[in-house]
Amino acid sequence: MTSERVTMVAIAQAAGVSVPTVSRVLNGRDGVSPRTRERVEGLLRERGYRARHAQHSALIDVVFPEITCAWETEHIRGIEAAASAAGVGIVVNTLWGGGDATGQLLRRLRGGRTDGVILAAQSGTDAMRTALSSLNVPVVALDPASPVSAEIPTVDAANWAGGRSATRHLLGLGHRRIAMIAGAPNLRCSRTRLDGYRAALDEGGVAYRPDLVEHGNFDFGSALAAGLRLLDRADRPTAIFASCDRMALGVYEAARRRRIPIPERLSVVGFDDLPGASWASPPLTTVRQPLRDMGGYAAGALLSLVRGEPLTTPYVEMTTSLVIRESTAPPH
Amino acid sequence: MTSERVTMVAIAQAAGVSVPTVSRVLNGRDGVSPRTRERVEGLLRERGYRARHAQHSALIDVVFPEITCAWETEHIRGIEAAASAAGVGIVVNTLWGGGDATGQLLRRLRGGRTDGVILAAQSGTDAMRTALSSLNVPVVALDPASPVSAEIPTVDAANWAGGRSATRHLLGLGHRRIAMIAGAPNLRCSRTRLDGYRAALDEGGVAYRPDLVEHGNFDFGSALAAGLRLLDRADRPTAIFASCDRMALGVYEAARRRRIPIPERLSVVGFDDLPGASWASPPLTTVRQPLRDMGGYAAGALLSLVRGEPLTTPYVEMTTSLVIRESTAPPH
DNA sequence: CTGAAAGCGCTTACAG
DNA sequence: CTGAAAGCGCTTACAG
Repeated sequence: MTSERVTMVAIAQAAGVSVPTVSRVLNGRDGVSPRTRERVEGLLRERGYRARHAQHSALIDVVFPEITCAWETEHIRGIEAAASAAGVGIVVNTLWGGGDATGQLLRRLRGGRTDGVILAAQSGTDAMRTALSSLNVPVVALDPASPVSAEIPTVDAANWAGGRSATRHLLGLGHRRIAMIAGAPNLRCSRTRLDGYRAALDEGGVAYRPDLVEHGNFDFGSALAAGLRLLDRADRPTAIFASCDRMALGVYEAARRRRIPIPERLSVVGFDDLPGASWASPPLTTVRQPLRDMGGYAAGALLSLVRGEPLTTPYVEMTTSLVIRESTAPPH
Repeated sequence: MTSERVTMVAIAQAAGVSVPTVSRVLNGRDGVSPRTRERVEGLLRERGYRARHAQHSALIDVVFPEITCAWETEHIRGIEAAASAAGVGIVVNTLWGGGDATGQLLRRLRGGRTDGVILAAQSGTDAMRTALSSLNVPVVALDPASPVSAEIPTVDAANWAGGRSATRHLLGLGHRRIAMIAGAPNLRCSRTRLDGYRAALDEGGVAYRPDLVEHGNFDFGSALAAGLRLLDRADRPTAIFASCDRMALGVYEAARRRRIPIPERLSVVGFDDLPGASWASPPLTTVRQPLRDMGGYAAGALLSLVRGEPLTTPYVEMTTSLVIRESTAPPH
């Protein structure tokens, strides 16, 4: 490793050809005889040639606040598939990981090493967003925590419709005392799902009762605590709609602790349809967000922005759908 | 977007300075007056300057066969944290995603756009591995499916010890009819965990019974089926050790279907300690693999290889540890 | 703190 | 199919 960097001239000399010929081989252009090409390729390998300058990166950056569960994973899968099909790689960044992710990303952008950025969840700090816009870098927001400036194309899920369909399903089964464990109230998706729940209740002629609404943090522990509070009430709800699958699992555990069988004595509905939803016992009825498709769509939109194509739809809301499994049943 | 690429000369002209000055600003070097720096930075932003050549990539590639569950996610988190702390970004690749990931990766490597590669799980096809070695690219294997050539530094988990400690735990609780649902037999980790199970049985003076060993695919469905077969036996086991957490959840579902309560009538132990293990009902007793640390270690090793430092330990096995939760109890 | 000059690694016409 | 030459975008001494 103390050796000098291998350059094209070194390869050319060793192969007894000119530098342009080596360049042609490297870039897979024709106009090189098979024999020459082979010899040069051999040398390239042997000496471990690595280009000094990258010319066009064919890379996009994805930034998450942090990676906590399958939610991010599903997005990554969708983005990776779409990007990879287009021949571009993805760089994944985490804002709260300790390193100076923002600085690195900006440096990469400045250095022309990446072509665009997908900002997932609440991931764009204001500082970062202004930096991005001043750099003229194509940006797409994926499932933003709060409304994003109109200039940034946004991909979202139909949260309102999802919250409504979950609640309608429970209503249709005959439930009347339906509790909800909502997500953090500062996130847009939490509020929207809660609105969907209220709308369904209204339509069903069931009065909205604020005391049946708990707030969690989209995590297991907060939902376990909220579930316990709900199940310990005298007028215990017969169904609980949790604002994400992980919180639904918290409700499962609360029910197990209170020896309340699901779905016989308690119906539970989640939101997301992460892979774990179907691995729960009983398999979880939940509102499916097409996370992977959302990621794929965001990547596609970003890539066309990178190509300089005008964006037709600046805001896309992708359909959610109820997946009925075994955690819901008519009230006992 | 039809505009010409913005070059440094354009910026220099607009700012009324020389090209070297712009270069200094771009690279954050000193020897530029604050006023000049500011003016140049403003222009850089305004015109959306993006470098034509990247010089040093500060990027590493991680390749997985595919991304299926939290297993990959945990590795990614560990790798991302370590890489990010060192100021380098990570590119995540998926081999079975449809796109030509191998080709892209190789192109990126050739183009000098990435500095090294982490091959996770069974992800290195032979073709890829030879290509990598002929390119002289630093490579580290993470949790390889099969023994890797001695030249590639490898990070692994103590699978044997893990399988043994899971089984010893059950033995210690008084179980004698302990079944195992092993992973796919062609994977090294599957065989090693099974060996650990056998070793513990031997030490405990309990005869190994091949009929109590089922083989799954590390997925939910195969474990559900295997669990059902096991639970439908006349001499039903009192405990089942599943070779990964996802398969343990399959056993949970099998037990639910047969109305066998966990842990009262059946103890279950998993392997991995993915986040979902503690979100199961009851929370799952499992063998913890330090997935994140393994990823971090692999990234660190790769980075020092990239720096040209000699590698001290070519093979590292990281400790596994039993995490006792609520899915295990003495047999009834 | 700044720029003219030389240089680097590579690519692009062009000529043969 | 190949190379001499010009050129590109950038960086690196060096001089002031």
